[in-house]
Amino acid sequence: MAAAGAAPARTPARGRQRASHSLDTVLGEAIAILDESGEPALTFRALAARLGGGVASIYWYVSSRDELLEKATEEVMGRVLVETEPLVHGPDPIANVRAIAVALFDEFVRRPWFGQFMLRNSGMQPNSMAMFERLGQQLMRLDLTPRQQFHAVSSIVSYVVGVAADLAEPPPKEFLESGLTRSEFLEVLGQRWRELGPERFPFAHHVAGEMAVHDDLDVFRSGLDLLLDGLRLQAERGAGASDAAP
Amino acid sequence: MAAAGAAPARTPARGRQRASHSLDTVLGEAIAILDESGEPALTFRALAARLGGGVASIYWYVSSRDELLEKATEEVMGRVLVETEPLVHGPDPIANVRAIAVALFDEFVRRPWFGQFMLRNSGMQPNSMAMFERLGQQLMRLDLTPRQQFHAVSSIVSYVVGVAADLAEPPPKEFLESGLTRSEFLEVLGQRWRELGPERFPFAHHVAGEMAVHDDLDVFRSGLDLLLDGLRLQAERGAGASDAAP
DNA sequence: CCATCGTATCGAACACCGTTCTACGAGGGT
DNA sequence: ACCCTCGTAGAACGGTGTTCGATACGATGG
Repeated sequence: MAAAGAAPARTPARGRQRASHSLDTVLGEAIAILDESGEPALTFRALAARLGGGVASIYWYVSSRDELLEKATEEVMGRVLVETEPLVHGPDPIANVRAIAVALFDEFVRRPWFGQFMLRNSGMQPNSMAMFERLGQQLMRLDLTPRQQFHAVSSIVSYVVGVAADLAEPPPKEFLESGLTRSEFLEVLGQRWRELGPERFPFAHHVAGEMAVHDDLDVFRSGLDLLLDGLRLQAERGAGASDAAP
Repeated sequence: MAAAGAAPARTPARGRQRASHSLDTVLGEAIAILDESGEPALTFRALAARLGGGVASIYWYVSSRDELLEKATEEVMGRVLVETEPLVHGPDPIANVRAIAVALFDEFVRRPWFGQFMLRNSGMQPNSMAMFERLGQQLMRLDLTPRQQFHAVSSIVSYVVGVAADLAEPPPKEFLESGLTRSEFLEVLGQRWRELGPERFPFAHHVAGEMAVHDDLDVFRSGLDLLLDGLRLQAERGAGASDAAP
């Protein structure tokens, strides 16, 4: 997928001809629109205009908008798989999982639509499956039951995709209208939390400063580490220990 | 919110009159549609038909579809807050967090649209804020820095909402068309994983059986426990320990 | 009892979306 | 030269959220 053959792209220059596409150009332009303007901007009409053709032509390559997004995510996930391949060879499997998860998250941050759609997907396309497999292979090296491994991989993937999808949401319009920078706006929000008062909102009051200066990537990594610390603990206890709460 | 005053509901019976609404009835019927038929089914036309009135009337109470969903989620979150209030008084703060998270997740399972929209939200409505506060107050009882507390609550919320949003997606149409029961379909999927072969897909092969019999609630709880185990570990190390990776 | 005025309801229209139908060009094989 | 398949494309359909202007209701004040 990520390494497909070259495509004819466009008709050469021979007089006035009709537009000529290929699955690769369609996917490429679709991804370009998604990257530039986000998921809602990917309409068949916008894509057709970009391809210099008619709307209905797209349906020759793709049978619905969902399938278009599906193929686009598969394509991107394929690239991530290639990029993260070197990360599986470290000695500590949990460190490897961490590295892969962070890399995946990075891509989600770079392409918000990607994380958004991974969530919508049942996640059973080949490349998503391969990512699941890759994480799972690391966990196979730990002393865990199959059930524990299955649960752990599922949880990690859910966490990564969940946080990414959360971050993918467009910022509140109050921010867009304010014209403030990100950190200025966070400072305003922090101040608002501080003013909530320590009686009824002791926690918000207490962490207002953290809220005001927080970095999304730090928050993500910190939660991921909690998850992986718990996992390490579970592995140290060994596969015999109970999987359920007391 | 959750306990608002009674509404006039509908005009009595005096001849042929025009419909009469109120914010409460609008929200109530909207939630009813969402519960019965899911988020895409909530259209202004469907809602208007249900209210026995015209489409444009709804705009008197709500200025957009997003605001309608926002108010609906606030309403439901208000109810969850009331229901989970008793859970904050246990001796172990982490156990309390667990109980609250599970209750919240239950509501997300009961109302898929609720989790879906919580994700879309910046989560800064009063009742969402109150839920954040409630979880945070528990964590304030642990020996953690404000930053660790802030990160932990954010991660837990992200995890809960993320898994819920994942589960909220409609099942693949292959399942709907198959006419199989859930467990029968899972068995088919498990078999498919098993057949992937242990050479190229050792992990999928290895956990195929777990996949075939897994329960979504178990998977959720198991990941939540990993997260909370990591958190407990962090608290035991004390607030002095480093928050970042070495 | 009537005129007034703000509140609330509603029908019709607009712009846009995904999708489908149908017709029509271009190129290669025979 | 023909045909036949592969792609392209215009126009339309049914649906959506949203807006506009007209209109009715119900309380208020004379």
